[in-house]
Amino acid sequence: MRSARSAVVPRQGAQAIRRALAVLRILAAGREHGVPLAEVVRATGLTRPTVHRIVHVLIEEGIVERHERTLRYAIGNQVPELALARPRPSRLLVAANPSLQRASAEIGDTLFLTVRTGNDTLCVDRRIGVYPIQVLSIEVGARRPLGVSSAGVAILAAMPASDARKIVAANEKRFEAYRTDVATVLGEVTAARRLGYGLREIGLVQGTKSLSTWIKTPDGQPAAAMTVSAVRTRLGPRREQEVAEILLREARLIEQAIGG
Amino acid sequence: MRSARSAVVPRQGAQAIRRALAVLRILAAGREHGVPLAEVVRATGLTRPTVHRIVHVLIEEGIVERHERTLRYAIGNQVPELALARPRPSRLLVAANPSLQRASAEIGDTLFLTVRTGNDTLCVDRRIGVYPIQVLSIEVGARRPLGVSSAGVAILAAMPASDARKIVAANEKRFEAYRTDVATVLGEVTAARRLGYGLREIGLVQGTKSLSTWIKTPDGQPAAAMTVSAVRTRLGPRREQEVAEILLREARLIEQAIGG
DNA sequence: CGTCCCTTGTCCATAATATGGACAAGAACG
DNA sequence: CGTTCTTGTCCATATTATGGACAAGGGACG
Repeated sequence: MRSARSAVVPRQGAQAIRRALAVLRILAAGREHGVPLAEVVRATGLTRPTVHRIVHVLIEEGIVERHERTLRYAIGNQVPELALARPRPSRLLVAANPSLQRASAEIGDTLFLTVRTGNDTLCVDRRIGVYPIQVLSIEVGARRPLGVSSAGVAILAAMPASDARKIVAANEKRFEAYRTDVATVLGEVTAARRLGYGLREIGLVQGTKSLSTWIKTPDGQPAAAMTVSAVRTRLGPRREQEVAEILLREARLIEQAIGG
Repeated sequence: MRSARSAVVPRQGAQAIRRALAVLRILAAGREHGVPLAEVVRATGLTRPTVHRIVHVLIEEGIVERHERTLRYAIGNQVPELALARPRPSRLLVAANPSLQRASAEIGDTLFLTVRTGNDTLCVDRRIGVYPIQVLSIEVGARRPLGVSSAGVAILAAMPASDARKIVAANEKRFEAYRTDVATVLGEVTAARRLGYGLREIGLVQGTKSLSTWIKTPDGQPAAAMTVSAVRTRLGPRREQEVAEILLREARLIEQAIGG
């Protein structure tokens, strides 16, 4: 056996597989409604014949579905079937459950648990609060490029600046669909690093404001974020401070639950 | 645009992707514990360097995980993350729920809902009955080659004989791990076709007996099966008849719920 | 109803990619 | 210390995936 290399060299000989996965991740961001071919081409940077070929092979294999009406492509039902091979719910969900419960009761606004997956954020849990106006636009399964939500900003802020810059650069093509750009995102990340938590004064939904704390695994990498979303008027400076303290406290508890 | 072909020609230009998916399906059958490399090689018929390369690229991409201790490969946590793009629970699960409820209450033994996925059966729901001895060995997520369980036999019996033969032949390499073979399976399928339901006198677990009815989609293809498993002594000829009648009745109701 | 501009789908020569035979090396066993 | 498992790697080669170029459908508009 050869000696191990110190630098991690990506394995050769599987370009097609990597490309197929890149396509799948873009399709996943489209949820049930799916994504038109041209959008997949834009987001992945691949050529259209290549994306077309990949997508249609994945349809034959049942990994991708196509909506008859819209011609959009979406994740197929073999994906959840493969997912059944893993134990559910995940360790993180179990570890975070008590914290979400507590924070939701204390804060009263909508709470999200979001994980990092590659260059995306993915909402994996949501708790509705008791306050009568709730921000419900983000659902479990929502997937967005790292950087466009406060959770993404928080996660980027918690990793080495060079890593964050690489991810933001890789997501550049996808930012325009969310009306943002590399410079804006990097500015928000810097601000979050200073504050200790991620913030979006103007949420993805008009008139909302979001606040996120990062959650790190024992190896120091941010793996998730806990977010509060509320109508802007409910998150003035004083309450922002209170909410941040609760989220920070619970984030540390979740980190301990994962680590122990 | 060219005219559509009458015969469905599998798309060219994606051998690697198809192979990667074949590997993933074998890994899925290994659930949490995973599968050793040599077993993947056997089951897929690919060469070892090829499987090794595919599996390690999938690890880099987060689609596959490796257990440190055993060196076995298993489905990684990005798969459920991709699966979140789809609405849960599935339409079938919703449609079958009342039937499972009713049948479970009437019969009292363990009930399974199993779907066909490619050349496999996959358990997607399980209901524990009230009788004090329950067969619990098959869990949600359990995946086996079509033909080795009574559910698989039922599904094969409900499709055209030529299709069934093709699938059984394709699974040949995987049968020996379940101590069966092509001839035995084809015999059971023929018997099931005559009976109207699938039967295994000797279940995968010693001393158990299973009985399955198929469920067809509106296009006439069997997509799932409903199964009762019990200790053998509880399923004598008279009770077998009773249980079969209940399962057949509920299977037809599920078919209507899907079709309407 | 012709033109523009969007989309998706297909062909095929060619370059690049994935392939697998052969070899290396550890581990368990007697 | 050979035997027989397993996993991991190299690299010349031929098979495979690639993408430029073209085809074709459909909607908006004057």
